[in-house]
Amino acid sequence: MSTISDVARAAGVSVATVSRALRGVSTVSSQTRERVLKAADELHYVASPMAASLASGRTRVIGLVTPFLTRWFFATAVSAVEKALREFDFHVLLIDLEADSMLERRALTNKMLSKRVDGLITINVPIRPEELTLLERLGLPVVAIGNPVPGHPLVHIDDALAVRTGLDHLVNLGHTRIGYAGAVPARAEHRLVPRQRLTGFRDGMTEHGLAIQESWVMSCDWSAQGAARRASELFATDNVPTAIMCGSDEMAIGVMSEAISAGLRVPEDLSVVGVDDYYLSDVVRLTTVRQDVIAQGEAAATTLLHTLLATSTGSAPDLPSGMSEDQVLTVPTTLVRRGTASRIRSGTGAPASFLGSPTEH
Amino acid sequence: MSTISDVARAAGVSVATVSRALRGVSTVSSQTRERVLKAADELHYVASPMAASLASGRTRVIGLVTPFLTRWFFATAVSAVEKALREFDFHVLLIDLEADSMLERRALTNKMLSKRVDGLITINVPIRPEELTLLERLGLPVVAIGNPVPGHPLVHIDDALAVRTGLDHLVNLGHTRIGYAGAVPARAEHRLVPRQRLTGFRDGMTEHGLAIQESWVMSCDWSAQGAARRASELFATDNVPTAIMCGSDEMAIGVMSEAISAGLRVPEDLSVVGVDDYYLSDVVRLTTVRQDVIAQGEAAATTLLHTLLATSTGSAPDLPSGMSEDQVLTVPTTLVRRGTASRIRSGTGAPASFLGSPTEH
DNA sequence: CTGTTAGCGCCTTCAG
DNA sequence: CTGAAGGCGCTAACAG
Repeated sequence: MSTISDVARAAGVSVATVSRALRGVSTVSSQTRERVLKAADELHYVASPMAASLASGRTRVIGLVTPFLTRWFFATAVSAVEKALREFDFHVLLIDLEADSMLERRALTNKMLSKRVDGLITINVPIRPEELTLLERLGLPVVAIGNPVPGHPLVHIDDALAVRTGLDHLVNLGHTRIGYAGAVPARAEHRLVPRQRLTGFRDGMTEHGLAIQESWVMSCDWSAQGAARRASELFATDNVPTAIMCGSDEMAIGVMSEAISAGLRVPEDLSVVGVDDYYLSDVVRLTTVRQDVIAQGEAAATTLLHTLLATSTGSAPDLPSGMSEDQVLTVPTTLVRRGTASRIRSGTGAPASFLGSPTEH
Repeated sequence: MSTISDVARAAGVSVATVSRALRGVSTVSSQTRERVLKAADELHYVASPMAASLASGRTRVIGLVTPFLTRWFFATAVSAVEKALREFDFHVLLIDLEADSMLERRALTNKMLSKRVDGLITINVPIRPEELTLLERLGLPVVAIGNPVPGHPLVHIDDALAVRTGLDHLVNLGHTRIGYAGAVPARAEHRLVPRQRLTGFRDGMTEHGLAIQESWVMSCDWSAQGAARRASELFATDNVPTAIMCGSDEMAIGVMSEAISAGLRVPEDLSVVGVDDYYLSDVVRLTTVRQDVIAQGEAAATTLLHTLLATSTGSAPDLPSGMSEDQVLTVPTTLVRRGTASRIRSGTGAPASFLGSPTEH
């Protein structure tokens, strides 16, 4: 492990010059820079991030806070953030809150943040009051994805609109008996995303002049398994909707599975629409309202880097286009029509299918 | 941000004593320890990891190398490793190689490892010769999951056996016309897992005295989409197997989807078995050979911590039970019967279903 | 059991 | 444009 003074000696300059040359700051004559670069390369020299942090007071590490890592949305967002940060030589410290169900999770602590990260990105985590106090005391820049963190920039989609878009599609197709999967237990209502998506459904139904059957509004833990369980109960009754709008694609897949098990054909007997464009949704031909998770991760990273690097010399990225004065960026969503929603009509000869017909009618 | 000397002053002791008390090393009288702890607490003191690293030469950071983060297997493994390391106050530095297809990926570089991590865990990454040289020069302890890294401990499953287990099940059910999804293009054959799973299929078929139809051995990129595409081509021919063994559950889901689209009933017309026990597999009632990804992640973390902490005073974890002298731990796999495989028989009145019947026959 | 004293490797003034 | 020197906050001998 060579150190900066090894390089200085090899290049015949001082350590200060090596430091400057390698970081490209201040002015260094191009000849000496060349010599330094060459020496560093030959010695396989890499500056110690720890020593650099200690001396500079900046760690170039961002804490990435997520309730789970194993679900598609979160893994995709983490991946996008990590990639965006890397381009600016920042690194990710994973902070997995290990939410089980939607209620329990570990808390953010002083110990995991203090002197460790320059900033924080949260992915759909409802921050608790005491955690907010902590962030304030630490003076950490924070950017939230999805669930907002009061007083900090937010990157999200319009969740109510997303569901509304899917619902409108079903209504246009002629459906009036429409259910919803994705309400949450009352105790989980601090989670904004499920709540807003449900709001989109309720408001939309009302505006379309359609009655909401409360027995068709299924609440669960937002997993495919949970939705499947509730759908299974619904299909066992003699009062079944002709369409189900789902708060997420994973839940939609759970609903479809149980529909088929119950002998219903999708989409002939039951139309299903989700939200997300989950990575298996095209394979199962699920009609959905797409959200761009990667764009959200990148925007959050860029926003944070912008504030972090604003004071420093040189290249701070611009704020992502669309980030408003009030610190909110709403990424658009779009309807993606595949096979699982269709116009209501009487029996056809089409084979029952989990997937829905390849094209919609 | 209080420092160690703030605490020392507040507690009326030296910084060395604070350091000792807080780390629980050496001997400190319980009364002074109490005073130190109290002072530290009141000052919200947390030791700077950077300063500690610089002084001790250890970072307590493990590089976690993965080809993707967005796929279930990898996200699950990362999560398990992170959790296991955290218990010993170690942290994860994410190194996402961003493999696209199975061929291209970023390389491991000196810069991302040097002076930054105490060790490395790789998740299914075939290491290149020059990378191996780098690891050697750095003297980094490495533990591999899945795809081995020559000369380092390995935690994996018996991939050939896993497929063999699924295949045996199909054969027991009476199938003889069996296809396979999950071969890979020749250029991707440095990936050991796909290769060994295919080997399990070929050897198993041979030992059962069954003929392998090469047109039924489908190679793809190991995604659900890729498998779906190949299956779709197969189902368009007039020579279709009665069962398809799949190298992964995600591929199995792709295969099932296309089967249904092609008008085949699962499992009545086509039995499907996968490997993994993917998190949606129970929802779609996929019969599969389960592997315990979390156990593998934990075992890899424990193995690495064991060697890392072996010299230091105090609590190094034991090697995971089953880790052999030759540094290989093979985690067992088990058949999980759900609905998508069934005994061959002539037409029943059962409804066509993506999911397969709830119970097998 | 506790205090003193060197660094760890780098960044950052401040001079020149 | 370059060099010298003082920390950054902590750990790790070494004394006592």
